[in-house]
Amino acid sequence: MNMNQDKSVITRIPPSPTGHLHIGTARTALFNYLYAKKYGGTMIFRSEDTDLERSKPEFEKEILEGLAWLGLTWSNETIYRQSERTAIYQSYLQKMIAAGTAYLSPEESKRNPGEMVEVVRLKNPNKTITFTDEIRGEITFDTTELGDIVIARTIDEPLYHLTVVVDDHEMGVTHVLRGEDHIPNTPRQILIQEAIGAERPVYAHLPLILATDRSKMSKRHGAVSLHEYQKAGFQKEAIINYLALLGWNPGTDQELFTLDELINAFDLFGVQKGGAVFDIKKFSWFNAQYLQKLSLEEFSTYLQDTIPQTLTTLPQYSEERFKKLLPQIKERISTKYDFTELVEAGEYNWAFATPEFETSLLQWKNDADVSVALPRLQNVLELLKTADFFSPDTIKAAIWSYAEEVGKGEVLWPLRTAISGKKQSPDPFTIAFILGKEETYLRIQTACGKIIG
RNA sequence: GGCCCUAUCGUCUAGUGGUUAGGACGCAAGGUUUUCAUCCUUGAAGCCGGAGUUCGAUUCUCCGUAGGGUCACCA
Repeated sequence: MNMNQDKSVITRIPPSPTGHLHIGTARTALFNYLYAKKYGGTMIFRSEDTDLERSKPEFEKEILEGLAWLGLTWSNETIYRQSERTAIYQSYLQKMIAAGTAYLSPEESKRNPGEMVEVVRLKNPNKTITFTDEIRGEITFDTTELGDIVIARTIDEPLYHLTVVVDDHEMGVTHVLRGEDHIPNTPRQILIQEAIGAERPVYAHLPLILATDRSKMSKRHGAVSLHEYQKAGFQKEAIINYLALLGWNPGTDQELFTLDELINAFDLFGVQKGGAVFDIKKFSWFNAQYLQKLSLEEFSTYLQDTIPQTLTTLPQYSEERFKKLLPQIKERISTKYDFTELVEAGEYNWAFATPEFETSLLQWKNDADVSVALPRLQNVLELLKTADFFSPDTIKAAIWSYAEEVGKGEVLWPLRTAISGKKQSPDPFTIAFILGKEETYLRIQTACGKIIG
């Protein structure tokens, strides 16, 4: 007989392939993964597809791919499918019936009204069940009110509670970490465990991920599937980091974690009891942090499939200019969605089209009249003649001392507005660099012409 | 409604029988080479309520209250 302490940790992630990979399922998988990894164990992936009508192979594939994308799978793991294990459940059912812990009950089918079927019911011993939840402590239920629960629709159509208990037992699952919505299921499953003589695993019920109205996060609250966040441009590192901190804390002030750091820091006693509201703003902040770590090349790849037509169809659009613009975009966005929004708002039009603006925009706030901007712009033009447009800094070097002499706002404001046509934009050196010498020249000259009228 | 779970800033959270109740996101103000962004600094913002235990409760106990979960031949 194996004693408890000799067994290595086995956790499991048992999604039902009846929909997309829910963000909550992803977090449950993460916690199971972290716990198993931390204690040198394994996590089992088990597709709970006993409901043949609702289960779809596409969903199973999507869920598996999603978890793999996050890096939460073992490359050589076995994938269990409950639909392929009916013989096992059937033998347990038969043993239970023989032992009298379950019985066949002829009833009218609830699923197909009018049809008579023999459902299998658990013989409820009507007792009090107390189990220890690693996060919440002892929880007690009186199972009397449960009645003789149906554990199989027919002898070869097992139901959830039975399959879970049989599989956890057969697969040697030692730790069940799942959402707290499963707390009421636990006494039923313990009853079945006792009926088949299975050992009780360690239970830990995780706090739920809540929507802003504090109810369980679901489709009606908007995006709930991992795929949607992936599409919006959330990095897997950010997703893992944010999800880990939703309902768990390391006991330190550290907020940024890699997967390996999480494995190291994670433990059940840091897990929260109460549900945690999913805050897209903080999630976005995490994503921005990871976006900053990207190299320009990586960031370029990140944006590749997101560049809208509104940008590429602009008259001066070129990949070269877009590349130069990349650092500006990188420091401003936290998701791909932000980028699209910025572009749609015309935020970067100046880079790819001749700006249109009122002449008065060129007037610095301390100046009485726009006309004083003219000599300054002309001087800048002169200084730029010999300037090197190699980088924003080389452009800055050509103008800086003049700007300091005359007044920074007095020179830089008209320059910046002349070449951007915007009240707000990156600094003029960066803009000039992006536009290139020729275009910068053209725009300043155009601005001078505007002032002259 | 029955059963079960939970309760610190708006949100995620740290924390203790005696603390200026700490951090992060967000928000506000100021600063950082003109505006925007970034960055930095500062600020506003919290112990659900009532009893009890105690010299002293945010912390321990009980009772409320509030919120949530769950009550299938779904998982």
